[in-house]
Amino acid sequence: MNTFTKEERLCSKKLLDLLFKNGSSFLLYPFRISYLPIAATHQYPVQVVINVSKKRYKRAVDRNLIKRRIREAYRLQKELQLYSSISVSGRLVLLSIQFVGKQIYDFSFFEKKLALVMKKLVLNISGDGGN
RNA sequence: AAUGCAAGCCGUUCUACCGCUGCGAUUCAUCUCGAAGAGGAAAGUCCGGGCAACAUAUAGCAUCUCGCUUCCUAACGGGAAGAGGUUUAGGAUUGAAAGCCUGAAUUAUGGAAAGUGCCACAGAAAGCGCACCGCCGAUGGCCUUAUGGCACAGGUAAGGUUGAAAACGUGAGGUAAGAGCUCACGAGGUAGCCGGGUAACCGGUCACUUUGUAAACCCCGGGAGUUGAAAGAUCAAAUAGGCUAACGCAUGUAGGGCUGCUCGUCCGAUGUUAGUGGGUAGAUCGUUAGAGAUAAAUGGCGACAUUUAUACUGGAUUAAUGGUAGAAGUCUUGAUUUAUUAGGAUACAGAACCCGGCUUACAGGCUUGCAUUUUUU
RNA sequence: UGCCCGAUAGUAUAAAGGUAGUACAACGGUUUUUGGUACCGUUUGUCUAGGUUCGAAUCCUGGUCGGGCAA
Repeated sequence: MNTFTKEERLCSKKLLDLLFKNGSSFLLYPFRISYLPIAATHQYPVQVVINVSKKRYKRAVDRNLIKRRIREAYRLQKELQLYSSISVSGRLVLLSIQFVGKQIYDFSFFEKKLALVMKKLVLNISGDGGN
């Protein structure tokens, strides 16, 4: 149900290069989203990578905290907001969530913002598919 | 009892729901179940070691680094116990100081008597005394009958000014005036001898001697081969190309080498099939049971060592160890019914091959020692 | 993760261990009807904490911040 296993994460170096080279992106504060639909069959419709800059947050504790909160928010919402809408067989969406905020927010803020992100993402991808 | 300083130790707990990581059980597989999952600094990367690959004359030079002694340690630039220096408090002594005795803090502390350099400004002078003021002018010179005069040659570091530092200090003798020039007492330094100590060093004696600076170059002694798990080992898809064999093409073709040219001779592409080595993506190992931890006994002033007993899965790799809600604990502020209530705070910080140190950060609490203040006996 | 450099006024950059300069900027004044130009003057600094030294921007040690290299 609300799982978050290794298969749902984006680990391959080649796919990451592809994503950041060719993917389209938009900014929705406090996140910067990059995504790229590719033709591949996979267990899940989306593979995601969560990213917090080391430049902005020097201490590892802060980075871990932000990453954990984003991951938890993503885990709880993805099934309803994302998977049901964009699941097409033979397509895999690569997704990168970069945190660009200035301060460390609490969990409820992340939850709200990530819901907005997902709505917009679904809109963008389905629009591309229509064209 | 309070406050401050130093050292050492600890550094939140429980419940519910939803997850993550590897492990075990079950299963064809999923599901499910079980138990486990971040520190004293995991940090900085400042030292040392293990481990691995490469290199090599197990060398020398260069470069870097360490530097009182003895010990501990796998090793160290770490630690323990001492020695000396510096600063400081008290005590006794004295006309006063220095030195003496006791305590505390601190200390990167080999060599300045191997050589080179440096010491701004000030000052006469900053090191084989180039004499500014001052003192003398015995000796030599000039004047004079002579006493004496001149201050010319020269002698002189006792006194003055400067400075962070001024030629070892005080007293006496000595002298023209002076001078460790000589003597007495005292302060260092170097070498020898005697005694104590494992040693650094301390005490005594005798001879010679007296500026500082080596976190200036340097000299002396010790140490360092280079690179780091992105080291390294194993397995290995697709694609491209390498090699081998067979077939095919071919009168051994196209083309090329030998030659000035021809003949001659040598090599020989392009296709198909099979095999084969290297090797990329990726995967596995390296990778967590150890110079280990806890407890007791013994040895040692101590760091530490030895023996015995006990228990022992954190292991990720775009990187797990969490999220939400509730309750408790601790500290603190305000209110009052003095034990309730309302609010606030709950640190520093996140393993990335592994160990031993060092350094830095840290809410709050505990223990020990020292200092100060107040109260009581 | 491992390794290597650097830090000087607001900015750029000098300074053999001996008074921290120079240029631009800022501020005040003079000149001008006003502004600019020109001239004169002033302010502002050695990243931080210790040590060595008579004396430290410089030498040594710890920390902070910034930058670079290894895929």
